[in-house]
Amino acid sequence: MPRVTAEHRAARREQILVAAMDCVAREGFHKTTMAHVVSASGLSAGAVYGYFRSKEELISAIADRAVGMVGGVFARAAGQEAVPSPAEVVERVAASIEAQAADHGVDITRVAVAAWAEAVRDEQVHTVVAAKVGQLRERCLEIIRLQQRAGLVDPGGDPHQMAQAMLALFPGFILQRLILGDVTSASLGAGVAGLTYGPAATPAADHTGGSS
Amino acid sequence: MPRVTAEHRAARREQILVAAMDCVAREGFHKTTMAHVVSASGLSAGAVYGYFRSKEELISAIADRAVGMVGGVFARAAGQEAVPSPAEVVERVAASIEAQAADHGVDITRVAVAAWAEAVRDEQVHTVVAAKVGQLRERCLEIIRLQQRAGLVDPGGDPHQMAQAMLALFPGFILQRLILGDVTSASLGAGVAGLTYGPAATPAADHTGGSS
DNA sequence: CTGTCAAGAACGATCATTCGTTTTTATGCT
DNA sequence: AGCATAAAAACGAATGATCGTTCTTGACAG
Repeated sequence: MPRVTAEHRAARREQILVAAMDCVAREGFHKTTMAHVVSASGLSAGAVYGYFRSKEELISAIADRAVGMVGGVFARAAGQEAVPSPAEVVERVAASIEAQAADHGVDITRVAVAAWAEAVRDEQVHTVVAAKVGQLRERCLEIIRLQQRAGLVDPGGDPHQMAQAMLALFPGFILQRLILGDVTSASLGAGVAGLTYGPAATPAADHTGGSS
Repeated sequence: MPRVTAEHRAARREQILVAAMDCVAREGFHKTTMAHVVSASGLSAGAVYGYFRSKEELISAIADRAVGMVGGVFARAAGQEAVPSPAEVVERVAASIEAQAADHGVDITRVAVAAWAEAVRDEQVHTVVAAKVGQLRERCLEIIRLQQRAGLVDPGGDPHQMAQAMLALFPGFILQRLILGDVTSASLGAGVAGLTYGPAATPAADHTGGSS
């Protein structure tokens, strides 16, 4: 029995996964060859296939990780005690997405876009991504319910529909950011604030005191 | 000089393009092989390469067409005399996207998702898609300015930022529709209406009267 | 006839995957 | 403690299949 059993094995798997995500962020899923992944990971073809049975399995793992990271961002940015306005929630989540895109060596949002496209096409990836997106919208739903109780959004509206609308903003944020490059969390937050213009949103906005 | 010169030539090109879009909607850009396109178009490999110099050029043409169709939808749904509320605009555009997805044999939204992913990766497609998305946001901007004048959105807010926010909704709509499948133009419109809750938006929101 | 268009078999390149070999290391034995 | 051993892990060249593209051949209009 060489080396360790669980710890180093997980580390190697992570090493391959990170290298593969870097490739995918640059070239997408299908233009990324296993040779690229092998080269980027610093291992060999045989080693990579020791941790992932196929390229498909590797792609699923990447998609899961990428969408999951964006989801984690969501849970973190929203889990506050004071109930923020919709515009504030959107700005915080968008800011966390910006941070995620910059912090790591790889731009996670590029991988996420590739994962969306793959989810439309491949059943395996679809299952993985659908589950993560469903969890994301659950988070939205919780926030919306709090905001309804606080009178920040229409208390008579269907919270599920509002969660759909809130969640819908982020793919568009990511895409405009990647394709046009002139959108920031601040501009998106301000835009949402402008669209949700009305007295109901103002009292809460006063408390938290959003800057800029 | 056999056959016709311009008309039939354009028709052949269109025939190939439609066949290719059908393939892309089902399999994405990279899993679609030229052999598939050849088979679906009913022509031969040599003929296809007589109209498109390479697969890359075909992909660019498809991306241009797909994003352009969604953009046309936008211009049509928004070009009304009476100024609609943000929620109404969103619902109308989303409804037109739904119609586009169902009317043709091919689901154009699937092709659009593939085009986004390709725009992130390929410079040629990026240029094409960026131009179309820029035009789309110009349309948003015009609508926002009208809404500002009508007091439907914050008159003091930056219209560019609001246009960013409004446009951001549609990729998320398309993705939730394709991946989770439980979002409709009506639910999205109602959700936006609920989030933009306030006296300024209410008179218009009454009209739409979302069920549930 | 002649020049254009379509056909489709053939080609070279590329990619995912495998498998025989080599290296590494935990463990048993002295 | 030090060495031998077995098994797991890594290696990387070979493989079989697939894909984009080309090029020769045949058909048809002017």
